[in-house]
Amino acid sequence: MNDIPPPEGTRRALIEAGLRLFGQQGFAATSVRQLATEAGANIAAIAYHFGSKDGLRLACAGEFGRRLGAAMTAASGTTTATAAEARAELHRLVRGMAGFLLGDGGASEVVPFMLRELADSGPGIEAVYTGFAEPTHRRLCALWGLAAGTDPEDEATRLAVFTLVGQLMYFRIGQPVVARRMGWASIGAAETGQIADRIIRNLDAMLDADRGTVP
Amino acid sequence: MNDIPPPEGTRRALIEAGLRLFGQQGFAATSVRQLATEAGANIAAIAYHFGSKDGLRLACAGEFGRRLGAAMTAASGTTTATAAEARAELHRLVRGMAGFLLGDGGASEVVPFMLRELADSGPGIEAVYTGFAEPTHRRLCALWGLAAGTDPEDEATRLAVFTLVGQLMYFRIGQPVVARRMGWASIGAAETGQIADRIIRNLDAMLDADRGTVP
DNA sequence: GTCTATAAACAGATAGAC
DNA sequence: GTCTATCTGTTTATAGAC
Repeated sequence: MNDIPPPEGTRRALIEAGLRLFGQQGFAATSVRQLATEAGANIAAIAYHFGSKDGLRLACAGEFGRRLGAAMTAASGTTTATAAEARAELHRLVRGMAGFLLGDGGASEVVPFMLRELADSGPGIEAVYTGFAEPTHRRLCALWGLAAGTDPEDEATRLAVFTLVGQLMYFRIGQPVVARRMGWASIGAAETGQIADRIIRNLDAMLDADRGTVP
Repeated sequence: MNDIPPPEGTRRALIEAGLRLFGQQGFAATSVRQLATEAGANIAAIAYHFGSKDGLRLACAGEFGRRLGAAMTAASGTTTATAAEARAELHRLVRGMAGFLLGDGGASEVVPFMLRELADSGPGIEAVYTGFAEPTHRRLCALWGLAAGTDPEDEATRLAVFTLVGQLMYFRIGQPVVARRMGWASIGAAETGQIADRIIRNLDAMLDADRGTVP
């Protein structure tokens, strides 16, 4: 199942440094010296292992895809047949995605990297789409269709799911704005729970409204 | 009323180039030579007019604030007293913000600059918050409170409004993902209308759900 | 594989003529 | 205010010893 083995040693340390620094500062603002220092490696190691700084970026994108795949597999849900089951699974997924996007554990460290690649239309954008955005969205569409009684791949359903995803994503991107306006020092576990609760509440309202119009 | 006069000549051209290039590529990825070329100015003009590249960034943030203020004044809404009026005004605002964030006219050219400053925690973040995020959010909270019968500055209301704003913002940030999954070549006027329609539909469902719980 | 030393290009900032 | 020319530091990439 695990086709690509995780990198090791200096190679791994450099990729880790890349994911962190590229995510925090952006690609252009990060120098190879800084990357080497962060990884505890020599400056020449980047050229040796990846050919160039761009090569490291590509390797980071690959590792990012690997971790997303692992996270997606770990979050593989239960089978659902009824509308009630689908709704419950949607609740579970919203909570899981809130933890992934806003939490600080495991794979979520790569979220800033993902957002930078998205903004830059970098080489990681393909991994973001095929490894995360598309499968997640497709899965949510299937559940939405089951829960609301609509066609899962209908344009309206796909659009509705994006409005759901958007609610989650914004709390990561607009984090400084949200924290300031809410009077929060930061968005920790308690705040993440509050956010998830509210989005689940919205989700239920949206599903009920859809169900009402499509009998 | 207009305290700060708009800049002119070379100064203005450089700020315009900064807003465009900083927004498209990011601050670090943009060189002063590129800025000068884009503005049709000399390389030394940046140091002369703004002291440094950072000075230009600051001036861009200022100009950004000016335009946001103008856009906010232009969008100053009608007075609302009843729940129905507040809801109608919310509909109007969602449509207006969708045009501002997703459209290509006027002030919306500065949206990429805003998002970069947000990601970098740059000097423009203060203008983003006090000039756009905070007043917009406060206004939406007031209307939400009126429409749903809740306390406008209650924590729940503020959080709910962020979930509304997030739906809009995501279609800008995740534009490449959305367009690809929806099968759209780009997000034009027709698509923007569709998006606004869906978010307004969600808004109504959310307001009705809130109204149900707080009699 | 890892290191030092260095090359070659580029960055931002400045001096001084006009 | 605008220009050319240049200074100084940093960037990425490379050559070659170990």
